[in-house]
Amino acid sequence: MGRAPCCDERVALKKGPWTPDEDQKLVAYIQKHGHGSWRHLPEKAGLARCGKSCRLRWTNYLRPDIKRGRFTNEEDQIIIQLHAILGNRWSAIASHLPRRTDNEIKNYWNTHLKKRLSQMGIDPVTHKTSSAGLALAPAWTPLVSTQLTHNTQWHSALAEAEARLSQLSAPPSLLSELQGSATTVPHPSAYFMRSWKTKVEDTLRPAFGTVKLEPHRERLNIDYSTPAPTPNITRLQKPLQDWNTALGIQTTASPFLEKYAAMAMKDIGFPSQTTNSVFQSKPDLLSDMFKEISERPGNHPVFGFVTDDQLGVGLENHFSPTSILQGPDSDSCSGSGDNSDCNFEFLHHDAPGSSYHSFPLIDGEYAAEHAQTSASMSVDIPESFWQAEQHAVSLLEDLKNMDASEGGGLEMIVPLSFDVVSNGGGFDPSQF
DNA sequence: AAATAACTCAACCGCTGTGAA
DNA sequence: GTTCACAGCGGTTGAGTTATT
Repeated sequence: MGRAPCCDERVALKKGPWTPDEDQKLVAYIQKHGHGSWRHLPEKAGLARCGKSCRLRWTNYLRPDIKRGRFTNEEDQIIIQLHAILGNRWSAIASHLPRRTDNEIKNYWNTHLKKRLSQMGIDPVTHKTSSAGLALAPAWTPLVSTQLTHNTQWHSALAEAEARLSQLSAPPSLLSELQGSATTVPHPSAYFMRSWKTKVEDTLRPAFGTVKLEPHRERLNIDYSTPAPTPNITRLQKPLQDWNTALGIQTTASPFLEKYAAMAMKDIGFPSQTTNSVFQSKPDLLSDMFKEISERPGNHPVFGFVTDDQLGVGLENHFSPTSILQGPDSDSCSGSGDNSDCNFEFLHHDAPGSSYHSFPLIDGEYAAEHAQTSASMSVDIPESFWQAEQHAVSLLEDLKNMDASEGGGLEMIVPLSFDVVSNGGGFDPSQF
């Protein structure tokens, strides 16, 4: 039995782009009568269109609850992760992105995300980093790699179940479900967090008051309206497109990440946090500025996060084992939609008592612009701070050693992108 | 300024699943 | 059990737009 044509081919029906008048007719009819039978709708609505065409126009474009416009970082992440789990099941993916249509997501994937992954050396089908890839390894890559592929069916079932639930009400996050499903996997990030809570917080408390690590996503909601005492915070700006070349970004291939990323992600509140890539800078390509940082005692390479909707061009919140104690009010380039205003801060760690710097960036024009102000924005950091920081470093060393047998390395701390937030919303060196 | 290439995304095509008759 | 209409889905197209030469 052949399939019957969806529309009567004897009648000349219009195809192609819809006119405003047609849109108006369709909207008016549906608002008044509902769509009912799509097959019969065109005639009733006075449209020389196939019912199927009307349905598509309505569901993909005219429906009042459709969100249009640029996809957010968070949406990007969700799409990529769900695609890794669900494949090209666009409607299932769309069910987790409120007000986005499957068609829009499909288009966005095909025109943006797929390309972006390829450019980063990641197979957009398998979501695995290709052997030749020397580009950024996104933080969402691990989530979809080894651990998840072992549980694909389970995850897929979860996703489907939740997709169904989402038809009825606002669902809990699929990803939180996924993460929850992996709780049997032990992971060093938990160890780190425990260590932080029991040791580092106490150490810092006398100097900072209550100091806690904030998941990255929460920082976005932190109220910085209380101005921090000046001149302790330096906010520098950088044309972000220079960062990749300046830093010589290289892939961080980490067995640890492969194994534990999903759990680590849970710690930082994934998927709401916007950090989505991690890299390890290649020391011999670093600028002098970053060499200084990476060659400091402990010899820790510089780690950082890349974020934003133009993956790979934004740099956010560098951190290394010693820079995790970055002062509060460190800035973010996420959420603004304008990456050109990404700010950047770093703790300098040459010696106890040294200064808190925001480093001028590599761009010559920029450096010149800020050469005068940067000198005046240093503040003295007392010994106690560096002691606390050293304490944190030692904990991280423990962490590193603990996982050496599992093929891990210092990369393991990568998902732990936290900020130190002290009471009052400001980093006040006078409190020392 | 013009030609061309690249990109975007609305719309279409054809298939599958579902449920009613 | 079969037929059929219909909704929904994913793949693909191509007109329009934007970027590049």
